[in-house]
Amino acid sequence: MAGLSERQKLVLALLIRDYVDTAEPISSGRLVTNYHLDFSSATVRNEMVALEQRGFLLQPYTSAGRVPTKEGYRYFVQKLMGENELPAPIQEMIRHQFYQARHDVDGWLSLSASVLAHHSKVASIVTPLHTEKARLKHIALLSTRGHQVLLVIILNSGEVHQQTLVLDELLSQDQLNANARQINLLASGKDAKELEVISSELQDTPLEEVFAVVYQVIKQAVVISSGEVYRDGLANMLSEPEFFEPEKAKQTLELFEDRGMMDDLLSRTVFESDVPGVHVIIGGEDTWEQLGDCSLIIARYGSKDHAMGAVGILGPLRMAYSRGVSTVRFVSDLMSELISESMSNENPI
Amino acid sequence: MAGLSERQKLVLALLIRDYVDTAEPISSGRLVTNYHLDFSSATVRNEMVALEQRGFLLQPYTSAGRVPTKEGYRYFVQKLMGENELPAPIQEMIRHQFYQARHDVDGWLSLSASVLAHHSKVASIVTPLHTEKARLKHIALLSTRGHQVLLVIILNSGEVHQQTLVLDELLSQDQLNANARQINLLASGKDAKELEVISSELQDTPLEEVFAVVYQVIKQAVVISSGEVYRDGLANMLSEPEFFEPEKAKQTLELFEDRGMMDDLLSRTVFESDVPGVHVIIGGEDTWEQLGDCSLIIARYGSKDHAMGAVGILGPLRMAYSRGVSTVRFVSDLMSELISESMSNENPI
DNA sequence: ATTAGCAGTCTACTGTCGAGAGTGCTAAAA
DNA sequence: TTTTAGCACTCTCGACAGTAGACTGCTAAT
Repeated sequence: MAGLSERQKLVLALLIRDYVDTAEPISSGRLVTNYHLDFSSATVRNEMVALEQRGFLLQPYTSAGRVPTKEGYRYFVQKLMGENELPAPIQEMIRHQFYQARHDVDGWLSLSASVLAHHSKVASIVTPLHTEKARLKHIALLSTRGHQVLLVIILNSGEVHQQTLVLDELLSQDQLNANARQINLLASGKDAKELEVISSELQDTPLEEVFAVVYQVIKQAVVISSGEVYRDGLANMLSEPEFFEPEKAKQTLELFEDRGMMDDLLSRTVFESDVPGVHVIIGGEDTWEQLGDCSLIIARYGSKDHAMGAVGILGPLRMAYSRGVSTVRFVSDLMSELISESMSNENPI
Repeated sequence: MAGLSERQKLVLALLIRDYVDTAEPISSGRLVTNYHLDFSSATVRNEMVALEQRGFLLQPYTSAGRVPTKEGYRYFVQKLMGENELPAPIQEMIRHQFYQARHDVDGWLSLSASVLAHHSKVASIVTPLHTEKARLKHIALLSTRGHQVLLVIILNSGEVHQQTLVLDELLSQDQLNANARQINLLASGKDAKELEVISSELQDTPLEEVFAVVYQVIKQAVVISSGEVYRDGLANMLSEPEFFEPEKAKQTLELFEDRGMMDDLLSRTVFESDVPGVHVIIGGEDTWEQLGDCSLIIARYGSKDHAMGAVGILGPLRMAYSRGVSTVRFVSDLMSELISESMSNENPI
């Protein structure tokens, strides 16, 4: 099957552009007048028929305007959509917000979610950093209350995990410090496999209980589902006409609330793929059917050597893809930049 | 104005009960047949007129059935609604879930949100513990990466705060330990006011930077908005017919997403009030107008002496109040119980 | 290859009508 | 005085029909 003619591409691109704005089927005449095309509506109609046969357009009913299909959007995103950057003033604005924000990763994450939601007018999702090959940097044991002890685990990547333990024995903070020191001596710099060995060696010693948890957390750190996922802009979605049917709205919200699904989606694209750029997933067919009639634009941030996370937006099929992609790209790049900056001076210890 | 007659109360209660189920205006005849009343529909109509004059009912239009007003719901909740406990098997089920869950406060919080959402079929919200008179227990400084240092602050209540600092100087973990020890010696057991004094005494010493942050966090710990709020069950809401109009749905979602608003609502009821029980806020009038056409059922958990938080559910006016109240009460009591249990053995240090 | 013109098709809107549900009122019954 | 049966009245809702308008698809002319 031959490629599209230039004019067909033009018609498709303009139609999508118009449809994204209006959410209404686009007629041939409308395109001609709106964009001052130098060919007639009849010609546009002919091209539309061709595009319809290729599966890029469809008519809601005979003699209505046309609407893009998922395939149509996919072609548009892959071949037609320009790669314009986010306008400079907006870039500046966002940068400014980031420099004003709290200067740590969690602060940036939540800000990313809010920035993405605000600039793309759809829902956003941001996962925390996670490392593939986690090594223990060190741990701390902090007495909180009674038998409760807070275990803080710091990984080589700078990632922090914490968990409350309830110990059988009542230990003072000094005793805890001593324990922590011992564990650090044994386990600092080790990865999951090495820790497993140590863990088995510690059987039946007083350190066993604490150590088992350290070991669990390191193991879990490989899975993405550690740490809190940030979301924002849910309310934006409900303004879109596609979610006026409560059925659809509910489905989408469930998708968005369900951590497992999102984790799956994200890890299957961003982390398993070797392509570092922005990924656009348009609607669910066989592979992504959970997505239904939603599109996802995601990119990872951080670096493959250290730790990575994902930022993205989730919206209806009828989404401003170009703008979405530039926004996601900009935010993910900015995050990467900030993180690598904050890690640039290595700590000697 | 005299109180309602017994029969009027009965009519109101039955009408609300029926309306909560069906979401449709309730007619006089319907009540008589459904509940086998031993008086006629004409009598019910007469009582309805009286209830309408009291502002407890209204007709969507002439000659339609009646619907409860906000006032009607309020009267129902205050005077009519029985205080039945959650059924024992369900109590057991929930208890079981809690004992299986992760044995720390954060785990319980997120489980509470999910349990509330599931059993009430509306949206739930759970705020973390926070203390009114926070005292510093101790701090720890943990080197994470480069100039980044994780400051962990533990309050007397067992509450944990953490924040990443970027220090000017590059300090080893041993140096950090030394610093932390110094600060602990100075500041352990002190409250916000006392810390302020210490803070000013430390001007121009190397500890100043770290100490300033410790001081800030303690100050913030008084405000509820520290820590992550857990939510769940948003999707439940969209199944309710009142949210089929996208306008309403959007408003409600915005309310739910907006932390500030929720914080305000919660602190103004649960924390400022001396009544420890469950609070039911039905719709927004002057005082709570942000709530609009939603109702909120909340209770605090924890204890006034140590630390408190709030659990609650947010749903449409047409809500199963009795069930909602018992669920919220049970969950908040359970949380209090679990927390006090986990604190019962005081730590000597 | 393009386009003007036109017939044909489909939706969306409007108005009308009747059925049905439920009320309010009145007058009789308890 | 309270309750109730009976009835007229009101209002919604769904069905139906008719119309206007928006687009298309086709055909024949350019």
